[in-house]
Amino acid sequence: MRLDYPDSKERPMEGEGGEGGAKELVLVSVAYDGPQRKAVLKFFDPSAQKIVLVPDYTGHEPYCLTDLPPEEVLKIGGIVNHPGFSKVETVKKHDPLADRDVLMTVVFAKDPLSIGGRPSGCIRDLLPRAWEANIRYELNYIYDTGLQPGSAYEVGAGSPPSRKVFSPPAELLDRMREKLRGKDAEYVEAVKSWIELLSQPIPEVKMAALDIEVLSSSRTRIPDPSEADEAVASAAILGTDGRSRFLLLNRPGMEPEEFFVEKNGSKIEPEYFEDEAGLLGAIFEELERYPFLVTFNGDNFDLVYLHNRAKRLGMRAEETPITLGRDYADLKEGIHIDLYKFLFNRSVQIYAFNNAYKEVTLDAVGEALLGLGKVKGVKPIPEMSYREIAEYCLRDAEITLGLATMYDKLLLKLVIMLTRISRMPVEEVVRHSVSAWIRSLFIYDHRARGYLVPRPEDIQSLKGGTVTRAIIKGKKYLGAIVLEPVSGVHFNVVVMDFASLYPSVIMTNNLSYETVRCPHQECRSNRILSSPHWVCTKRRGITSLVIGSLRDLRVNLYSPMSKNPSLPENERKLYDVVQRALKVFLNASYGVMGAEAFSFYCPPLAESVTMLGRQILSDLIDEAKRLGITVVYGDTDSVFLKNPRPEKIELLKEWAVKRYGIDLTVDKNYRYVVFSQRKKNYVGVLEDGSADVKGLVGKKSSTPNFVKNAFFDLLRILGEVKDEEGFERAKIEIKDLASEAVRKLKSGEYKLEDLAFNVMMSRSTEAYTKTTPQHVKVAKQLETGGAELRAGDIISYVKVKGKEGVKPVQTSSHKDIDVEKYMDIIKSTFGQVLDALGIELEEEGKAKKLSDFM
DNA sequence: GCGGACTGCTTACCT
DNA sequence: ACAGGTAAGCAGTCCGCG
Repeated sequence: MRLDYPDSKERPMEGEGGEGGAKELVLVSVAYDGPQRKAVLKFFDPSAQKIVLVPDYTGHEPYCLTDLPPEEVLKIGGIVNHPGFSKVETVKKHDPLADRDVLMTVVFAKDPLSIGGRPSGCIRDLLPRAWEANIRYELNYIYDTGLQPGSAYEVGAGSPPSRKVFSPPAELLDRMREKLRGKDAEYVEAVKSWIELLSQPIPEVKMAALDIEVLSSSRTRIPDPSEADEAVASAAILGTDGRSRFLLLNRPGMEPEEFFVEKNGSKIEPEYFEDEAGLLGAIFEELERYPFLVTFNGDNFDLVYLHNRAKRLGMRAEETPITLGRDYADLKEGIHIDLYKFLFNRSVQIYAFNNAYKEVTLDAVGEALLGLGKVKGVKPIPEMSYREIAEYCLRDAEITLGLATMYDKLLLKLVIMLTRISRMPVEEVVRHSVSAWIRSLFIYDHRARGYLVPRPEDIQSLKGGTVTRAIIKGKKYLGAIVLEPVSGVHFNVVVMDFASLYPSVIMTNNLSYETVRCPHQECRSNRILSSPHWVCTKRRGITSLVIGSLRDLRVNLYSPMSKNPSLPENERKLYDVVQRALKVFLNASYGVMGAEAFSFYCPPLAESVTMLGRQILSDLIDEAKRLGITVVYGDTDSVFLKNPRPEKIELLKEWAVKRYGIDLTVDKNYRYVVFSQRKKNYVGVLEDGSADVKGLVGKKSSTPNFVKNAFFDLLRILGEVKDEEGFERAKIEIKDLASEAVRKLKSGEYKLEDLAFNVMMSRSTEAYTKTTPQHVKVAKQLETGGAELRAGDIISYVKVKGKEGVKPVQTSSHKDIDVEKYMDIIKSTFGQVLDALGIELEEEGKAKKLSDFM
């Protein structure tokens, strides 16, 4: 559906026309309509479960800025004669780097590609200096119009969309009112508008999951979607509305079978198509029923294949509902979410899903998050019966739909929340990672204040480099402090940590690219600790303000509210999604400042953050010692306190707020902690007997399963220990555990898969030029055998006797196994815990070599 | 020709 | 295309060794 409005000049005032069916819709995206040369707003209509397209009604044009006066711009022949050139205007902006107002020239164009994006002859390349010329047009449009993606709008036939203003729940406002007392007006306004935006309800969304199969004879090779030279065999489309379809190509020489597969709450029967064009047409028609479509790798496979296959069969591009980008595929009307891209995103993986999955394949993610993997042990599609294809294809769609709907549609809600915070369209959020989200949020804020967005090269040349030296070779500056742990067993250990230390440091020290080493002479004496860097005393830093308000919202509002038992469950769940989304931004906010690719990259800022972090942690340690508390370990923002008196903990909390204005909280209470001499390695047993394991080889994903299982048994034994005496019993049990593992190893009782190391190959085999690690050696063996391997694949191999030393698990047998090597693994894995417990495995004289146990 | 000391590469982890 | 710090194992190199 498409709604058109009269041009901006004659458009009715808000609230005037528009009666006669104004509806409450949610803005989900902004796209660019090439032929119309216009931005198009994509709204979602929850009551009709449809996408409504609204072309631009403001007359907005693409542009970039330059410091050349208009008359000078008009002297550049390449620009005035450029077919896409429109006009020039002047605009006043505030230059944050120089802290002064500047007059800029706006160069308008008829289409975004004329500004930039073509290989040559773009307006931005013809100007000696251009600003804001590398921002995608759709985003520019959002920033200039102040649209809020993810928000509700009143959309009617007569008047342009107007944002619906919500009143947030009273508890939220009450809670924040206290926290905001004494803050400046600018800050209060910022926080209030965030609450208004983030607390809006999320509409119910109808979605479909799509998976297709292709008649490709190779089991190891994925068909090339840009060629699309083999027929589409089937498509499974499962909807959240319970509608389920399985569409199948009937091939010559194969009789249609009658059967059904139970999935998605119904018995799904195959629908046979005699010709492939008919099949594709039916798939497209089905997709158009849904406002949202989820796929797993649809950006690079399913949708691209369907689109190109349709073209190959004689359909025109306009006849498919799909438009292709360079490495993505959009739906013309609906919203496509490629779960592979989103789940591959490191921030999503770590902070939103707590590292629950390691490998991003449909099988691995499905197993990890849903307990449902792909159908195993399959033949190539052409050799399968129709029923087998159905089982296989429908399972993939089932997993995809499951991922999109699990935990009460957490994934989609998270996408919408990230959309709201980043100010990006839903599709852009899914395709980009956290640095693009933060960039978008920052640029939105610059536009709203009339700030010129600085050029990255200007930030760098003005702010210069770093003054500290990193410990790790090749890094740019010094990072955090990690204390040497006091090895041994410590009972009653309290772990305290600072709430969001780095974002808090950024907030409380007014750190921002324009305030660190600001241009004012009089600020130069305001040094950051004993460094040569200084920070501005005259202006509020823009990133400090943005990150600070997000931090306050998470720490003071959404985290506590998500755990508030007096609230209804659905409200708590919404707040939990908000606090997770905020966490993603906060956790990356410091890191991006030190990332060269980030548009606001500022090394002195990143360095100042860790510098202040180090100072704060070492002051905390000093203060704890002054209070007579023994600190047994600490890392970056945490301290492990041995048996502290409760009143001392309170004193530390008070100290942190008074001295640094940063909240220090109790994170964990361990019944006991076991430290070896290694940093970032320990086992902590909580009051309930469950164990936290950090860093140890026994929990690494690459460690063979038989070692991991034995290690978990070890942890279970440790969990039983209540006091010092308990350890004596535990030590004996652990020794027995180790000898039993060795016995089973020697007698060949472990399955080969349990002996396998599982190591991720982070690039393709030929990209390893300096050394050939063991997993790459194995990968090359597999490739010789015909396998196609890609970066990101997990290689499973066993250690064998002989020159090569390693072999793929699939082609090995027990007699090849190098038992001695595996003994070493057991020894070192257990050794990490045992040496801290005073069980010496290799002490001379006492003759307690591990082999002596067996 | 081989082994030990060393450095560098690679992966997986912690905050 | 968020950061730096740490552990572990192996690959590769150098050097001594009559």
